[in-house]
Amino acid sequence: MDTTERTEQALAAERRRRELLEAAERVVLRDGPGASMNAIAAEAGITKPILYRHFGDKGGLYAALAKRHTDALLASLRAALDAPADRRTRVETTLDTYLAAIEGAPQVYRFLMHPADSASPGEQGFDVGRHSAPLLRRLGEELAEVIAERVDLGADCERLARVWGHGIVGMMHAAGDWWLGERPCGRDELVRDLADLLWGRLAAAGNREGGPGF
Amino acid sequence: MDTTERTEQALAAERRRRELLEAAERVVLRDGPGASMNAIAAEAGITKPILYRHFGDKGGLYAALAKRHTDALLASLRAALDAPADRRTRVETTLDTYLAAIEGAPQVYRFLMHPADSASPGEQGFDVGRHSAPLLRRLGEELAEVIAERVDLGADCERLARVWGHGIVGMMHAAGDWWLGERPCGRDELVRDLADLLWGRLAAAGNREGGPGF
DNA sequence: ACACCTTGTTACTTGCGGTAACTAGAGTCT
DNA sequence: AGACTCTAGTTACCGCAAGTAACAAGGTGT
Repeated sequence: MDTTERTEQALAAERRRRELLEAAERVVLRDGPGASMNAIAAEAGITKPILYRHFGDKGGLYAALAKRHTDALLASLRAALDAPADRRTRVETTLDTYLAAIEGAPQVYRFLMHPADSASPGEQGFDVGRHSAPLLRRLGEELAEVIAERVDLGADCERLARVWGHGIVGMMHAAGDWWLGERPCGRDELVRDLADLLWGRLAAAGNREGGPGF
Repeated sequence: MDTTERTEQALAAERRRRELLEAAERVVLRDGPGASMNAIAAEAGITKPILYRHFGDKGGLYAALAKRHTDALLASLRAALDAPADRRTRVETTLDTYLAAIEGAPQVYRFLMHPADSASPGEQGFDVGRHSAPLLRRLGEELAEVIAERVDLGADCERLARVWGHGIVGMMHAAGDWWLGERPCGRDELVRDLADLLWGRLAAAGNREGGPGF
């Protein structure tokens, strides 16, 4: 039981695990989130119990599957948030990074965020919500940190930053979700419009003539 | 088969349906969204097939269950949106209405929005996401309408209004969700902070000293 | 008396998540 | 060499929930 052999086996196990994850991803992207463990095992060329040995349960498999993508997304968003540029540019870059990510891999996105949708209807999906929500929460917290450390808010700055962090992430997520479904405009326009919203254009705009006068 | 009798029976059927829905709600609020059709039927004092005759499948039952609450919520939000007051007040009132609703019935809220969470873990929840998302979509569209008809945006006004509608709804939803979980502050503070965000305070705030200078 | 709908039942099928118990092969200790 | 163990793999099963088929009973019209 010398170390080299141990690590060798450990590496082999990890490789296997990656293979399984890739098979799972293939199935899940093909059949939707309702894919059964049997189907995933079959795609990987093995049978169920091995999956359970590797991932504990279905949630574990899914969590591992989700982690790969969320980690990558978080990394690029962090980069955009930390870029040396003025605030408006940074906001736009970050929005654009997120939207580009979900635009580039909508299958993955739908899998992460919308359990029940994709693939044949009538399927009872994964309990995916349990994993998309944490992603958004983490995002909100990270954004809050950046806001708190960069923007000069008055008293209660920490609470304000967190409220804004989660609020902005929610705005980005909801708008992105809608946009991805309807594609009513180009990505750049969406980015500009959202940034305008955050820049107070809603407050600055005048009232429509003929309205109730407010 | 005269009409009076027909309607009488139809009314009886509707009453029954409401009773079933109430039973279902009781169970779902007690056991979480993983409640089985058997359990619901038992609570209603009958057996499964009747539920299926009334609601088609589990999704149908859930849709009916969700409709009751979403309709009520939508109605009060519409009222807040249409109130005769200046824009900032209207925004704050609407936010407060939403937050008060989810604060007042968090069980219902969690059921509508967060399938997998509540109740014992390891449950495979409803495919609830399929019903919460439409609610948010409808909300976004309604808000977009109000914005488009009340606020004077320039060209592309319709697209802008829809982007903002969905964005603001998402902001409200995400912030509310986070707030409901952590309760970091009072409702009024949250409302004020979110309104401040929409009023451009993020853009107006200065940079923190010691930061990278942007 | 007979055919009818509605409401309800029991008993079943199907399919999935998850597990127990066993097998084959490869490396290790004595 | 032969016993020991560890690991990837299997088959065969359990429990449970969704959904369905087939049947039973009570009121109603003809």
